[in-house]
Amino acid sequence: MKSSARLGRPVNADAERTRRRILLAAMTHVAEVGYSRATMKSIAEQADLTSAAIYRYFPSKADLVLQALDDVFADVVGRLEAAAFSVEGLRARLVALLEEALACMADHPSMTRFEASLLFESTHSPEFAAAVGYRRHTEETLYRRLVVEAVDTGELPVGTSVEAMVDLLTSVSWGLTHLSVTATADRHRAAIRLTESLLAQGFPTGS
Amino acid sequence: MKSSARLGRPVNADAERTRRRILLAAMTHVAEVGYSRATMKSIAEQADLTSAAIYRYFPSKADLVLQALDDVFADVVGRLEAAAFSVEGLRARLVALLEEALACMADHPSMTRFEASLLFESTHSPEFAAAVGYRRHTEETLYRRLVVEAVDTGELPVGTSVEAMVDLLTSVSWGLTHLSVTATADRHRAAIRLTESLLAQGFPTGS
Amino acid sequence: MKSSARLGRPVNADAERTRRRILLAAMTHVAEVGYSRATMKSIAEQADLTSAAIYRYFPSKADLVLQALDDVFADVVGRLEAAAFSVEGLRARLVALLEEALACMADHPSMTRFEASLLFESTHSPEFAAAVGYRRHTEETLYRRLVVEAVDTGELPVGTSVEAMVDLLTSVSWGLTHLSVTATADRHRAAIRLTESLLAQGFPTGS
Amino acid sequence: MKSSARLGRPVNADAERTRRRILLAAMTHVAEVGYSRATMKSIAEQADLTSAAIYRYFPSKADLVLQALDDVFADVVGRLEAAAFSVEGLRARLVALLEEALACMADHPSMTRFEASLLFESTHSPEFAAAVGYRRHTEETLYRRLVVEAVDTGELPVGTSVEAMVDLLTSVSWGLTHLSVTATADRHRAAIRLTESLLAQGFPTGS
DNA sequence: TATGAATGAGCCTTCATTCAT
DNA sequence: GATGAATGAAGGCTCATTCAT
Repeated sequence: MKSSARLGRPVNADAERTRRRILLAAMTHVAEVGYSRATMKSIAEQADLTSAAIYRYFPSKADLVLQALDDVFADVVGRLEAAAFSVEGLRARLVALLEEALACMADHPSMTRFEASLLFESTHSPEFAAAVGYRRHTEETLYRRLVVEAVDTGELPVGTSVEAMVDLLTSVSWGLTHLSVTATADRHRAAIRLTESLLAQGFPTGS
Repeated sequence: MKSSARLGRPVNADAERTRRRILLAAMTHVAEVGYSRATMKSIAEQADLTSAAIYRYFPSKADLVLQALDDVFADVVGRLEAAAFSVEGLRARLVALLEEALACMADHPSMTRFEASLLFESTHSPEFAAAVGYRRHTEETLYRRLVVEAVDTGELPVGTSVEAMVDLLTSVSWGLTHLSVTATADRHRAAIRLTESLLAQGFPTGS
Repeated sequence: MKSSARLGRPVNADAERTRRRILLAAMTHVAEVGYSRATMKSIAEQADLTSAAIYRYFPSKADLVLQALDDVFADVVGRLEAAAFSVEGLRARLVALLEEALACMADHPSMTRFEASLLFESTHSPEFAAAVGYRRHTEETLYRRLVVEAVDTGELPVGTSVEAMVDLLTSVSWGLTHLSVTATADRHRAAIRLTESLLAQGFPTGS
Repeated sequence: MKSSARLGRPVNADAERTRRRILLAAMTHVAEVGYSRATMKSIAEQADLTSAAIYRYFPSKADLVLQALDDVFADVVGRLEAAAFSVEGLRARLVALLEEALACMADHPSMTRFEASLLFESTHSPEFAAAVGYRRHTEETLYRRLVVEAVDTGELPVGTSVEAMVDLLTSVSWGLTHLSVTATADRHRAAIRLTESLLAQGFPTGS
């Protein structure tokens, strides 16, 4: 009854497109107002849909948002990793990583806020703990690789506490993320550059 | 028969005690579940009261939480400032400041999470913007004083961007705060120590 | 232990004074915002008391307000009756009655609104039915006496439906009462005068 | 297969039916217990719904009730106007108007009580002032037209105070309305008839 | 596939009322 | 006689979620 043609899977490319529209809307809206204040209705409106329709694609609000996080995360972590390992030397790698983070933010403006929202929320509600735990784990893994390799190559002194170093990097990453939420893009960039130079040369001295 | 005394102790110490119990409950509960998920009912229960009773002390949820923030903040900022200026030299001051922050957290375990909750929330809802803006401003002012004095004493090179430096410190502070929320106290402490040495001596090198 | 003197009943004339203050406050406040919107707290404040104190004098909000109504009513109905019977002839009596009503309003500005509030409320809630029923009954009795006497003296045709005539007078009274609530005092006065002339001479004609 | 039709009937007659059911329930319930005592829950139950469902149709309790008033009012004022101008002569018109009012009440039994509730409430709460003000204005406009025309045709003496006359009619209308709320339908009818004759021939005399 | 209608749970807030002091 | 503290019962409103169409 349908016109012939359409070889392969004519599967609803439409459906997939809608799915992504919802995902994007969720990300944007949560980034704007935070998870708790975000409503399915608003997300749906931003995706040109009814809230009921969303349930065709995602079983619940939490799930929708979690999948959005996964999507974003998969994209970002890949880029960060690639950037970090495109150069040699711990400091250079950290700088590259930070620069790439900056680039990511430019590409998806609401991404950082969105991530921050969810990670923050995860502290409070168990439903997010798992997914966010994984995300954190992945990020830490990346840092760990950097640190371990640096110890191996002698760039960091033997006996360095990998654990603590990873936490430091995580902390720095978080601090900058938060800054991106509260400060202008310019100030954020400036702070990143300063962090880079701090990592590269230590705290500046006047003498 | 009444001599002139009467100064000092407020008439009704009970009311004040209840007020503080509510404030504490609010802080604890918001720290646990975040502002949006926190309910007056839970706060009241944690303070051994009915939710209606809270309204004898605070006109609204937002107000209650804001006053809790003010209380905590007044306490903390004073301690941080005192600690920072109890020693000389930018690096030493930063170290002292971080150590005192650690001590504060030990004193009020849920404080950090609570503050983080509100500061985060303030990004999304205007009701908190003012109060949190003031808080941020005060923190930045403290950092600015440290930086400016360091430039004056020649500890930091002339031409240092005060703005960027303040942002860096804010960012570091935030990163560590967040870490305290997600990591164990021990790891948090270790990361702080590492940050201190990073500030003091720059990134470690193996050579 | 108390200073001697105070012969007779030193009984709390104070108490009675407080009671009346509360009654007055209730009347005023209910007149302003209506029964449902009136709160014990506001009434108490207007009487320079705590809401809890009111319960020493009145067992409940409904009771308080009802007693206030009784007070007002006893005063007013006496005056109206006296005024009506101070002259002869139905029309003259009605005129006198309306004029006295006008005088009452001048004396207790919020009285009319208060009465209207309660009478209105009585339509909706059974707790007031009894008291208001009594009030209506008394008013109707007054009208009935006027009408019956007028029939007796031949001023009204034999066969006049007393019932209907009483209802008419009640209706006129109500209409004017309501007008006093919605219009200015001047317009109210003008409408009363017109009603008086309508009763006295019938509807005006141009020919 | 679809011909050009499609004009007329709205797409979803169900929704409109529900809307009207809610409106009717609101009118009935408010008429019964007054605006303040009326609850969304009771209205919903009377309309076979959950209270939450009402909010799909009306944004708030005040709005719901106001729309109900508008509906009723639009219907009634049209009928009264048509009735009044279907005959000639002021007295005849007033009689026709009152008769039509009687008919309206028969059609919508709770209408009068409902209107009275709201008009009364409007005295105390500003939210209704606008809508009720408009209603009052419309009613007065109708009366004014009657009076002015009567002056023009010489039916009322030149120099008649239109303002006062309008107030008188408003007052009469209100008195009768209130009577309809407190008395039986029969007594109400009788009082109306008496009012009509009062207007037509002046107060009865025995001589 | 998407919608409109409806629900139920829950939240913040208000208020008459009680009671120990 | 009066207060301050506390309560319990509601009430208006929101929102994630379901379901028939």
